[in-house]
Amino acid sequence: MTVDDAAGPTLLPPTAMAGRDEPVDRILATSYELFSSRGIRGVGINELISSSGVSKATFYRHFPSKDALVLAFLELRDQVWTVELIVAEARRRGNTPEEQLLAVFDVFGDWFQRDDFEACSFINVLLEMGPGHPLGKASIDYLSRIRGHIQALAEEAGLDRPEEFARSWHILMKGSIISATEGDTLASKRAQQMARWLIEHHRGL
Amino acid sequence: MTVDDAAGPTLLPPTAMAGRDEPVDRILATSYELFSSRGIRGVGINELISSSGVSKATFYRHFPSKDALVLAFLELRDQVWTVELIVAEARRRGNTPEEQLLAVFDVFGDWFQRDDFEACSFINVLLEMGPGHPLGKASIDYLSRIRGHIQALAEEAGLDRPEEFARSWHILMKGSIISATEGDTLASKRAQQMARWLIEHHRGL
DNA sequence: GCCGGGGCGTACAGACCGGTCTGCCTCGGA
DNA sequence: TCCGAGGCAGACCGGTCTGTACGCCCCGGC
Repeated sequence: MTVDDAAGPTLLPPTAMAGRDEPVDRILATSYELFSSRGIRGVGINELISSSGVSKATFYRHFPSKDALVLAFLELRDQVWTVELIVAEARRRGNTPEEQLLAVFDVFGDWFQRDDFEACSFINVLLEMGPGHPLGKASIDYLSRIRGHIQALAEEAGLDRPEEFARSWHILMKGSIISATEGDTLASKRAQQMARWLIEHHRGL
Repeated sequence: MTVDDAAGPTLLPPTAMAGRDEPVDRILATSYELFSSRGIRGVGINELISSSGVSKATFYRHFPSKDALVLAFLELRDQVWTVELIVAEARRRGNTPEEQLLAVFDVFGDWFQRDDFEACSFINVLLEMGPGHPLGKASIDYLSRIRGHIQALAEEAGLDRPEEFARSWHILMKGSIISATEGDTLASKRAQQMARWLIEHHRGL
């Protein structure tokens, strides 16, 4: 612990830790970049520390193992991607809760077309490590947090059975992400259309 | 080449090559089992050859590299899983093309509950290697074959815009597989309900 | 002025990776 | 009877992996 506390843990997004240059911040920023685009097993510790300009001893002073860093990365990804890039942006774009729900797929549409589109790290890690591995279980937990955001919006919209709604909605989100990875950049539009039907069938009628 | 030709390549499913005991068959059967459940990078050549009771020299006489074996595995997976386990079984269960389409998710429901449920190898390999890697590109190709089966059923059912229909349908398939990997064994039911709505909107009306 | 924590660089250990190569054995056809 | 193709076993190669250890240096507090 040095100067930086009194504000809790330091899991700030890469853009937001511009002013900071502590080793732990460089490690986290680099892990976000490398793990997001190339997966866990695709990035070794040696490349990670050399990319972040940190010695190996320093790395292992802050993180007891690579898996511990991956856990921190997943937490960071939840903040940067799930919360800020997707949920907050969707809430910004829509005026009503229903519009905000549908705006998720507009955000997806923009995201799919970015050249640094790297799919969903939680799905990647889950499939890479398997649901039995601690990192897979952690990924499942973060995926359920995404469902929690959807469920909250469904409740604000007054939809029926919001938990079931969120599970179905999440199927559309994950399926469209895989399709986008295959190259179908219009997958967001297809998913959005099915999402509209899902909303209709969860309105009180 | 020995006794076994005059019937083309030997990519038979594990169950169907009961009588055969050639090294290449043992290699393929073992690779199917190990790659399906633990991914590509999770299985090394040494384990693979010792599990199939084959020497390393023999392995490399039949396959020039590990990637070549993975390509053969994907082809085998297409036969065993896509064609026989999913498409043929769905066609068996339904009487009309529409019923056969919806039966896909009944088959999924049974498959999700198996204790050896191992998700979709094509999605796994695609996310593990990335869409730019040769194995990722091959996986994309096999995924498009799955869409081809769906599109054929849609055409038999006389649905509108069968190619777009198949793309939307495939989103539901892939999304439900990921959800099942997270532990939601009812994902097939949720996807099936959305699939019903999709059919309704692709009928001539 | 000095002392120590934390940073850096790097060498190293031990395991495993894909892939090559050599030797031995067996079996089937001429 | 002999010969060679093909299978088995395993040593070995260079490289990469995670994780440990050691030495040097800088900078800040006393």
